[in-house]
Amino acid sequence: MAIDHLDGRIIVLLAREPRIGVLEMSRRLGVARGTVQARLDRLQSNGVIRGFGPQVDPAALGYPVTAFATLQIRQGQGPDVRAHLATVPEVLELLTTTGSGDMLCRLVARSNADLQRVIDRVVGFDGIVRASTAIVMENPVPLRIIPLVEQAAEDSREGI
Amino acid sequence: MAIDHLDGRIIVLLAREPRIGVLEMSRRLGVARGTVQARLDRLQSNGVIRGFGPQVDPAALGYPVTAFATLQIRQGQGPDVRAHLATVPEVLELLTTTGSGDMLCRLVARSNADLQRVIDRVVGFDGIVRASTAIVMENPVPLRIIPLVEQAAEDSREGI
DNA sequence: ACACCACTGAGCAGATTGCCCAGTGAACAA
DNA sequence: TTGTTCACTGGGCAATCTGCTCAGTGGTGT
Repeated sequence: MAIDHLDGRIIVLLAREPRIGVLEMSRRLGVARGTVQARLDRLQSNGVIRGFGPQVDPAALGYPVTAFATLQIRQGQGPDVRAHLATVPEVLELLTTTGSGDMLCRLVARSNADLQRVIDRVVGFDGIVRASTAIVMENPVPLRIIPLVEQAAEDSREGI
Repeated sequence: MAIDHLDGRIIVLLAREPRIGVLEMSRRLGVARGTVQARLDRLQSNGVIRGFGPQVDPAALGYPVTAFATLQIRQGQGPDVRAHLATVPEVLELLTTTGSGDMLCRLVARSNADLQRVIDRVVGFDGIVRASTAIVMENPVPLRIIPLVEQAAEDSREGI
């Protein structure tokens, strides 16, 4: 779906001040409350806004080490490996990518030493042929969405 | 910081039903409203809960293609490359990892063809020596935090 | 001309929030 | 033991917001 400029402003406003209410948003944006309500409902039912879950910082939880593991999977073992990895709490995300049956796995650990334990648990499964791990040092651009939202909002404006 | 079992239940409850209020939470958890308030304030000021921003789905915005680019950076060009990548809306995340001056870059694009444009823009910068890209096919475990929160909550219980 | 759609501005009852207070019980130090 | 600190409880209060409804307006497409 395409979002227009008002949708974009709603999302950006929401991202900057999550605790803001519908009423205050309508005041800031200069539109009626019902309009903001309707836009928000539409954005959510379209799946553009998935939800408003709390953004938890693993580091603050005691898991300051992040790493990415690239896994090579034995033919046909994909589903089993996924099920295995889903049971490991330290696996925050799992993606399958192009290439020779590869998976990319985002991990966290309590320390570099603890990372060894996590990796052992991750790769301690039959279907995994090989694993290579890269430890994250810095995070110059933390996961963000606002620039993309603004881009998408502008795109829908082009044909005006 | 360590979180206890009640903190864990608050976060999980919040993750499952983000629109829930403090009052309703206190009812579900069987504690006083003030307690939930205080816990939430503490979790936020400790940085465990960073915020409640909207979770936007790039695919629903018209960017269904996700890819990871591994970049090799020329010595000393790191800061410039970061600044460059920060200006590209399709760059959702940028991390520096162990290895030979490597960066890992999460990208989205409107299509596989559009991905070429994005990559060209990403690598069209002097400090980048080499780039290799992996396109994401599936996402068996979408970015999650609940299992880790439950783990952390249990860990704090061990010594009881 | 007509129907459709989104937006506006308003009103209403009900629920929630932020804030305050005093009392209780547990942990801890002197 | 006594005293202090701290977190939690349960209550109350005014102000605010929400979900809902309604009629009126303007633009678009048939």
